[in-house]
Amino acid sequence: MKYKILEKPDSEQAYELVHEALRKRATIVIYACCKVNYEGRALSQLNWGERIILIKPDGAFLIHQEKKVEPVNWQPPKSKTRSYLKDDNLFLESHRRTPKELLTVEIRKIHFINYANIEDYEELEQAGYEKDMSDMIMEKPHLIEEGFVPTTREYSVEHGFIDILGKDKDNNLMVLELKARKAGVSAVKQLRRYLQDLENTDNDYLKECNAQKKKIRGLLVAPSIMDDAQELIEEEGIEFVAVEPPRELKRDKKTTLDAF
Amino acid sequence: MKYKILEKPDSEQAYELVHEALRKRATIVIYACCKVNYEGRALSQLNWGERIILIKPDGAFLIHQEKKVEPVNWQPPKSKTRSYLKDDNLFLESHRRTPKELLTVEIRKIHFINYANIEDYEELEQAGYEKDMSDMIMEKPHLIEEGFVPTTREYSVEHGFIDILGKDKDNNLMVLELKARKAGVSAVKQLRRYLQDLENTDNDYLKECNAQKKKIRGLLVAPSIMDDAQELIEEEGIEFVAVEPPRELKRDKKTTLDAF
DNA sequence: AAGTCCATCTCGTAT
DNA sequence: ATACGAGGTGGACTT
Repeated sequence: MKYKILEKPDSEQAYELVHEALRKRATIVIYACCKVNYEGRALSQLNWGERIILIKPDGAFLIHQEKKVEPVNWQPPKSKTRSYLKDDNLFLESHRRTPKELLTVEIRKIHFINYANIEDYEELEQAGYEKDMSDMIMEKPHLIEEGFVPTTREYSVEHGFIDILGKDKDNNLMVLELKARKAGVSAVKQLRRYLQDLENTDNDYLKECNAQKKKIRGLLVAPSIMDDAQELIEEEGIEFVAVEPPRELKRDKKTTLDAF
Repeated sequence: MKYKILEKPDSEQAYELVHEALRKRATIVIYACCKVNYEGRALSQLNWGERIILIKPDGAFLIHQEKKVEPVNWQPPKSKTRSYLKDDNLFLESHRRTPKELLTVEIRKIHFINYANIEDYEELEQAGYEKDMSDMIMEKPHLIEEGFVPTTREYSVEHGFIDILGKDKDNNLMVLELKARKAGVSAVKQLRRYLQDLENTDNDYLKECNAQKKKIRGLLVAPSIMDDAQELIEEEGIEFVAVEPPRELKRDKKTTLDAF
């Protein structure tokens, strides 16, 4: 594993190290006083101050101030980094083609530069999202109600996609809008638009409903609902079904399954 | 300026340094092999691997893998960080109250730990956003067309806010939807909803239009428009006006003004 | 504290 | 390459 760190290097030493690191596709950490210019989708400049610079082997380039989660300036993965010396200062440039974006960092006083070929072969395992909810409901439709049979996922309508379409035990059409977190008014409006879309557009579901004189039921499925959204669904004749998103990590699930 | 760096410390040395850094409200950078658990709005776990950990004095806590702009795990500003030793490993915990979220990092092999009181008194100066466009149009309404008079900004309707309301030279009502980047179908749909909202709701603008037999004109204002959005606009009788977002930094603007 | 909307959103995914 | 939607969106602002 290649790993180097330099404290208080001069510009030339720093340049050499950065050059070496970029060639080796290493991850670079720099703590230094710098000045930043960005031009691309927007335009920005940041005057002299100390920041932490992170350059990743995938081309991602981050500049962090001592506040906030978000970097003050950045470039996305696949950007090309180059370094050069000018006026005895180290410059770093990160360039992106489409859209055309250029980040330029002038570096004055360097506290340290580190580079390393990071060894990390793990990916984040996560749960608790809308997709997990959707998977769970497709697997266990009785969570919605007895007799519910889901038929279609991501059904395209004018204003978006209906998360799950299905039928109840009486063959009424059910339109499910899923939210992994507390549902607000916007979720109800979204569902209402989808219902309008279904009713206003020519489609097989609508034809079948009309032919069989069945209803179209709108269901908002979420762990909980805000008060104003609750009021709105009552006005709109939409139903609310409380369902918690699954909080089971894939790894745990696999272990559970392996147990059988 | 306080600044310390330790290479390959053992767990106890690392614990001491982190403790000191947290007490001094310093910014901490750690490059180490770690394992991460998160529970809160969602749930995640990340197995052993090398990462870069950043802890900021405002409480922000970031864990970066060697890919992507976004941290693999994080906590927002105002989170509380604490550290402890267990089974001869260093643990870092970052805790948030509302919503309740806990990030736990177990650290095994540390390549280096650095802390420093970062000196940075500059804020990012930027331009090229929707708000800048809005400001510019309020100042120079002729950019939209001769005789345009803007009256209201951020006018609230059912599905959101109309960016700018105004009148043309013939006293027709104008509804402007601004986009700082290339406008897509979603922008047209948004504007269409706002127009419907205006027409379906009881409001003074509508009354005046009806009384004076004036039209309501919908205008999408953006630097450019996508092909499918252009088609939709023509169907809907909405107009498109090409306006570039201003690309002038406040600092530059001041200088320009000072020149007079 | 909670809601709303913009963002150099980023990131995945389907087209 | 482009389009579209989700996100532990973050962050600024309003209520």
